[in-house]
Amino acid sequence: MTMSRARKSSPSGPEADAALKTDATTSIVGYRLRRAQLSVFQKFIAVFEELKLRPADYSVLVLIDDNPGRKQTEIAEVLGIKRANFVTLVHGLEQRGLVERIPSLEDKRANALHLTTAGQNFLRLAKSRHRALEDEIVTQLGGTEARALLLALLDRLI
Amino acid sequence: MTMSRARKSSPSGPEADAALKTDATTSIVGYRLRRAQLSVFQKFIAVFEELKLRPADYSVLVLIDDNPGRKQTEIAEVLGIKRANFVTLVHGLEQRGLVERIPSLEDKRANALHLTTAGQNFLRLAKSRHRALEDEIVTQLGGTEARALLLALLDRLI
DNA sequence: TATTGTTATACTCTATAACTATA
DNA sequence: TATAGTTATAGAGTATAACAATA
Repeated sequence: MTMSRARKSSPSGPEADAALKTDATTSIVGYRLRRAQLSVFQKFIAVFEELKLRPADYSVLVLIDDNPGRKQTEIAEVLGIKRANFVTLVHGLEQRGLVERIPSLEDKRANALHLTTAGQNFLRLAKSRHRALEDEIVTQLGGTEARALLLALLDRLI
Repeated sequence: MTMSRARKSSPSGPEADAALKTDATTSIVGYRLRRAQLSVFQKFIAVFEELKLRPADYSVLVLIDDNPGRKQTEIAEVLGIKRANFVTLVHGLEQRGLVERIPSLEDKRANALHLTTAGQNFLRLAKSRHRALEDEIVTQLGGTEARALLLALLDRLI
């Protein structure tokens, strides 16, 4: 099953080196998942770079919009972000005028997160870009059924 | 479509806070891919931690075993690893006695990569662990057809 | 005593530039 | 001039510990 142990360049001329055997590597589910995820993230980053929105920023804005008034800890935990790292992230969004940190009335330790009006408008724009991107992905996958199938399969891995 | 803007803790007692709306977030293909990939990688890391093998280490060993004598640059490129970062990785594997860097006879700049006998034995063990892990994943997914389907769908995203 | 937000810090992964020795 | 390996370095992303204010 192994290839010949020694390998010298072919004497038949300066042709390109033969392709590597990658069968075993590419059969690894985790490896293929990572490659696909990186590919999709790269597209996301390319589409969103003029908005200066990284994937994590976008998911935070979406989540705050759907759940206004929640604490930093709550939003961070749902997204799997450590609260210590979430501080910098939400601070950036606040400095851009997209998010407000309003001291909670019920718990003086906590900040209630809200989108500003500018943040809501910005999110509307970002969502339209995202819709277009998802449409591209659906086309790549071969239709909405394929997308639903993929999401269902991914769900089983979590 | 938005929830009520203001949010105060319910006056009906100290019950747990309501769950967050996560529909929009979880419908993002990239986000779901990332979550699934992280989940699979965490399992991989847990299974392989006693072997002190990270995912990248394992894929490098597999690739060298299938393509003995190749240059560092070739192995690194196939795996999407920068050659500068590959130096540290392969150095670690060499120090553990799993990989040999043999100066190429045809090109004095290059190192031909080979597994040592110890490396081959170690890889055999790692592969058996990996097979067991993949079997778990297949079970999670619901069968080999589901796995093939997932890999086919992931392929379309690259 | 526990939790919220915060700072500081460290570790991994990844990316680029520049060097050397060869080609 | 280009390439292979290397070093140094910088930037993300992520992880933990510890602190002040509050619960």
